[in-house]
Amino acid sequence: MPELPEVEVVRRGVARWVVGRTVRSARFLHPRVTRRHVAGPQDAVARTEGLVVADAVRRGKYLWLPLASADGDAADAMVVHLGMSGQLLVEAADAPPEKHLRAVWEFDDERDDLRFVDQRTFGGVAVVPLVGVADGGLGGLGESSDAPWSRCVPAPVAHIARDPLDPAFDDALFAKRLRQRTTGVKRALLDQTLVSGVGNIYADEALWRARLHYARPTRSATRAQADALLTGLREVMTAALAAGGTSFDSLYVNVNGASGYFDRSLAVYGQAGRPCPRCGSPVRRDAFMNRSSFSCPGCQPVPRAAHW
DNA sequence: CGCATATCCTGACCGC
DNA sequence: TGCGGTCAGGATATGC
Repeated sequence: MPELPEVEVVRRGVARWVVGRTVRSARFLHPRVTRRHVAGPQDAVARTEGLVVADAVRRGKYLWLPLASADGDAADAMVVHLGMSGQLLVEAADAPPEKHLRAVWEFDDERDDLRFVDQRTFGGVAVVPLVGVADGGLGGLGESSDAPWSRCVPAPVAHIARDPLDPAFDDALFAKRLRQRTTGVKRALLDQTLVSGVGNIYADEALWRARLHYARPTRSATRAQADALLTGLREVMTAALAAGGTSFDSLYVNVNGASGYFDRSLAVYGQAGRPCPRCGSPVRRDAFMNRSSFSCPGCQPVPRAAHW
């Protein structure tokens, strides 16, 4: 499941293999890929072909490629969300099509194509204008901080908060907004308008590191607990990024680049019944938000207000 | 408005 | 061998 570190691995691969190239053709092979592009797939194609991929930028789980004319004039951005199962691959045009191949981009230089493969079709592509936002734009990591698009984000990303690895992330503002909510801390971590890039896996791992139960009320969270959550997120995401970043140095950009990390280093996620690495208590699994929440009963006791 | 839940989708897996 | 049920979950539409 691509969360922030996996998307960042993909971004780096796109920056390495795609940025600077001119799109010769774009093809969409499944209607769901462009469902967020309201004007339809033909319009998305028309807004892409003939333009140069100027950069690869990420905020949270969103990745976008600012496009520009051959003269360098900024145009729209091609936004990609990997959803649950999306992959971007850089492959030779004659490589056999993947079973769930959804989109293909060819380039003027006639080198390898870019492909979007997505089994569960939760992912998608839209070609949309860049807009100014109150937080100054350009979240996360991009290659060019002084480019004309660097103070903007694509319109569908305007409501997405900065992510914990963004140098401009405001820890104090996060703590303030967290405490203004009336919900549990895990729900808050998964809300991309409060902090972005966090999915079920890294939420559980950060809560374990911060020794907080997922249902701890946000209203009573302390500044220190908010900081501990951010520290936990940054530690586990940085570790995942380091692990995933080692395996993509090939002609190939794969969302599964970080998968090796999962087997070795997850303390609680997917570890039901196995001993907590810190205290040895068997990890528990609870139903939560129509999915699972993994935690340590010893390190993350159920908060009094949330006893049931 | 804030918060919670239903929904989209496909393939792996399990018990029978 | 297959069949039905369950699970995985990001973002958004809808409901309260």
